[in-house]
Amino acid sequence: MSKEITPRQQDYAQWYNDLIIKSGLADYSAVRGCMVIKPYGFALWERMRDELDRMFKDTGHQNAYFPLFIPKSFLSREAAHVEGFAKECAVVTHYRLKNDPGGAGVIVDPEAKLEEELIVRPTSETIIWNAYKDWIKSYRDLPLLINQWANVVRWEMRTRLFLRTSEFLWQEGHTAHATAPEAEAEARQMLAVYADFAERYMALPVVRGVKSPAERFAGAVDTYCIEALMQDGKALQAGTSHFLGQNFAKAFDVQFLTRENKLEHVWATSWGVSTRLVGALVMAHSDDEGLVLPPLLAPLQVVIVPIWKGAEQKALIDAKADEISAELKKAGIRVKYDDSDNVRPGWKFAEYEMKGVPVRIALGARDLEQNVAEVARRDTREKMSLSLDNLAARIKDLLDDIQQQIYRAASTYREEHITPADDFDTFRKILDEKGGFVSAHWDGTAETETRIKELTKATIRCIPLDNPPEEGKCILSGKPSRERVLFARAY
RNA sequence: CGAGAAGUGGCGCAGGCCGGUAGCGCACCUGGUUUGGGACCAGGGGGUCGCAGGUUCGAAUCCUGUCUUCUCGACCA
Repeated sequence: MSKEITPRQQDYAQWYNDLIIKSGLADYSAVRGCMVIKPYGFALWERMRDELDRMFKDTGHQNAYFPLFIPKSFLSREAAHVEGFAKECAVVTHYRLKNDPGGAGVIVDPEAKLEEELIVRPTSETIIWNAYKDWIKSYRDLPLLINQWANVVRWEMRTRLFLRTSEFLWQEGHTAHATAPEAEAEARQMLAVYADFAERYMALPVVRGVKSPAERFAGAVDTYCIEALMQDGKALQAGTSHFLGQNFAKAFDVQFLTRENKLEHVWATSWGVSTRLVGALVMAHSDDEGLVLPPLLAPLQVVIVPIWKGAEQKALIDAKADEISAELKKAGIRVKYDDSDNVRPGWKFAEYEMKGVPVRIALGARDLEQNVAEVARRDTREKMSLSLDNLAARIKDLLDDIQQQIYRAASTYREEHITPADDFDTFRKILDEKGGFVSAHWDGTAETETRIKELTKATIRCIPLDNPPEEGKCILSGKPSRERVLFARAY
């Protein structure tokens, strides 16, 4: 299942791009840097969204919605936050258009200039904290556990479908707590939710870790992350959860009265995952035949393809296919019977493989005679002949097995691509020739981190949470270090 | 914004040096034969060659300008 890892980055990028378009997930749009998520891609995102939303609710969160526009002044309230986001925002300066008297079509009405510009949210901390100020008065109002599903805009210079687009869909959780430990625990809990989702649903093994100061979110005290490895050996940040300390509470003056009647600033977290997860899913499992989707997230889990000659055969096959469909649906399986006659079976086989449908059932006259069906699994491309008796149960087991098999394959690949390095030459060599994570000692300074990035393009992806202490020397500076950190080239 | 490349039916491209009736593959339409791994035959429709100037009897082709897109860097979930 795993693709050769050697393709030069450029080829891999091309392969990825073609796959997204050919499989019908998304396409470029007329607006530079933005994409159109097509129905199939959106169905996949919806599957992810539904599962995540359920997990958020299971951990006590509620959904809400805040405005798309943020007054410019809000962004300047938190110093580090401005630093991090100010440069890449879309700005609304006017609120009206008019017909050009000179006949040049529609123009911006110069009369309609806004007194204060509005920023299209690149993230919602500021507008949300401005609201929280009014919502939080007492320790009884805490914790406040809110999530928002929304779109955000970041004016990226260079974009890639799903991985980095100017507009993207995501969820952002924003919580307020009475104490630092409680907020810290929330940030870690949500990281655990993300990791669980990635591994159980996406079949994507991730490293749970904390970011180095240089990679930290603008305005956070600590940024936790899950890091995944793609098949070309590059790392991808799949989700982040931030402990924000009291930074935003102070910037927006959000205080509450404690049980002891003392006024204190609240402690905050924020956490998010985006449509980038769709890109992660594609890059982690796909092969040269197309997408490979984990059954738990595949919009379509089983497709039934009839093979017939003549109307009499077709009628018999239809009847049997309907019966099987009903049985599978009853077992909670998402199934489609594709008896369209404008393309031939071979075309359908290839098409559904491209789309990553986990299981295909081919049903022909020959099969009916023997009371069997040809069942093919997408991940290994194995075909088997299964009895029509009790087929639903067999398919259910098969889907479970595929889910596990995809995870195992990705896991094996990931384990093989965490490589220790104890000197800089080896470090560089691993990055160039093998790719993946390199586990190495680092002196803890931002200067060394920057220098390594300049020399190798590799960044510190994270300091793993379960990192064992180990005395060593920094790979670049030779200064003492107490633990290894994970480096990689990243998306 | 720096460095490269490309703009020709819906999509992918050829033609360009050497100016002379705009072509190929896929897709589409019609008819027929097909259907167990991306079918075949026959017929058909569709393009002022990115835009603007220039050279010429004549420009997709040569010249000048201009616009757009893509790839690579700086930015980033």
